[in-house]
Amino acid sequence: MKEPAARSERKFPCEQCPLMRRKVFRDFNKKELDFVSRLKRGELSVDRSATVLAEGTRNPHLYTVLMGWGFRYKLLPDGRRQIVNYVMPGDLIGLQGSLMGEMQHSIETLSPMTLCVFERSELMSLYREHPDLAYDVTWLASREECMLDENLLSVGRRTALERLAYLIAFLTNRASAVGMFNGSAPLLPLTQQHLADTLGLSLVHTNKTVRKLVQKNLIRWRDKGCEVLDLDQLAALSGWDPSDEGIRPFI
Amino acid sequence: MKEPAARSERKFPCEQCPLMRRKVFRDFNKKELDFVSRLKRGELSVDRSATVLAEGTRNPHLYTVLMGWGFRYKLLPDGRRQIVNYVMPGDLIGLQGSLMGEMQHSIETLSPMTLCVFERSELMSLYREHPDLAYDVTWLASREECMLDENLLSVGRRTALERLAYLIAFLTNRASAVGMFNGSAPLLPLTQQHLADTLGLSLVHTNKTVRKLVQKNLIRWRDKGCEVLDLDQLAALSGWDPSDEGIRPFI
DNA sequence: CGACCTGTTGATGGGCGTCAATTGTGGTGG
DNA sequence: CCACCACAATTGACGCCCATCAACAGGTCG
Repeated sequence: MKEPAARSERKFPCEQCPLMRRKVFRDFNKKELDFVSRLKRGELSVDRSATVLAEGTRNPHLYTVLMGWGFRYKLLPDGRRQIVNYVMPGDLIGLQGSLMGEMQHSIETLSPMTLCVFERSELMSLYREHPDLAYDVTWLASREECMLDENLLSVGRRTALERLAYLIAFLTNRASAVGMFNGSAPLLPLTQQHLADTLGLSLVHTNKTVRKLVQKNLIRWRDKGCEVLDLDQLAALSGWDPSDEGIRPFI
Repeated sequence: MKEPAARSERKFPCEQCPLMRRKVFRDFNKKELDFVSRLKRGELSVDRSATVLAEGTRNPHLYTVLMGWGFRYKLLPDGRRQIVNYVMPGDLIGLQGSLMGEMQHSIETLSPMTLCVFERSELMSLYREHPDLAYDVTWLASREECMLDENLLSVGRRTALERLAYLIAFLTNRASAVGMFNGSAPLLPLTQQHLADTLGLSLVHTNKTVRKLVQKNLIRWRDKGCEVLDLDQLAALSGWDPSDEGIRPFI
């Protein structure tokens, strides 16, 4: 695990926030934009395989992901790992730690990532001065809860093949909603170990399940990643309806 | 599934809210109390085994549980059920539906339950007029997320015996924090089918795992319920640290 | 070049699912 | 009052899904 390497220059002033160019994200009005801009402390750029937040620590910051992939996980005392969700551009991370003290999970990157940094202590002023934005923060927390429900349903009640199909469909759906492929073929930057730790399966069995989806021509396995060939059939195979969420907020 | 039977009389004006008597919940000041009191639409009393909220529906209300047990679950198209969490006094339910439209899960009671009813449409005025309370709503959502992370870790990475031990310890811990046993022996009002659907196991295997905990003298199985004999050993067996949460908000 | 990571495949065994039958209990209607 | 049924718990038999162990191939990097 590499240390996050912070850089101080601000490549993305809020007025040119890369997220604002995406249609999925709602617009800010001038006043909100000014406020958020003042809230912003800086940017953080980290490498691939870096730990952004660590379980058991206290971090004075909140982040919004601007670019890159990552995942959120927990460990058992003996080292068994469970990935609970993935993070992508527009996701707010570190909120749990801000509200409840110590972090209860860790976050690691799957690609280089840049994040927008906010001061944890300023969160209350956001609630005081911008109820609309506060509402949005709650909305984001609620959406995360919704995804966790889905993942739990999957791990608890789907077969290995269904689980894998669901996971790939879920990630592809989320990622393309925020324009991570824009046009090119969907490619998820994961190892099979990541899949295994998300699905609650062993690495070996995950591999054998991956092979089955490859043989069905639903995916192709590339250098360190999974190329998605048929999103609809993956969703159908898992019995999942990828309901489109429409416009959504971000901070 | 029985229909919820609504009653209109208000047995618990906010000033005498049964939750306020509990030490775990924080105090309101007068202004907040007045505001919440105006927000309150009434009370809902439902029987055991009633469906309070149903997946796929839209409900104009938000609820805070005042008394009773329940659980939150999702279904696969073919009927497989996954219980994602349990609800107890002080829990805010229906928030997801309020923020995101349709309910993505259902809630059913395990005992008679009384709930405090709020109008969904008033939520925004709470955010505008009482930032502190808005912050608390987010806090509650965040806590739910934290519990889901734990449950996902459990289902994904623990063995059947560890999973069951964790679940029982987790529920006992939560329930005694809100004073559901006050003094008497901890008794969880669940069937083994509920356990199975929470743990991601079959009913038969759940039964055999329950027997193992009974033989270890950690629990005793009663008429439709599980009596907890040794909470500490259950937690230790599952490798879980039941960190005490301290004072917490409610609405 | 050797160490390491990632993917792959085969062999073996155990944990857990499925099927099936039995018991006990409470509720319901004849 | 009792036959009947539904539900919850329990237990045994059987087999499959998936974990574990092991070995190997290819690629990357120091």
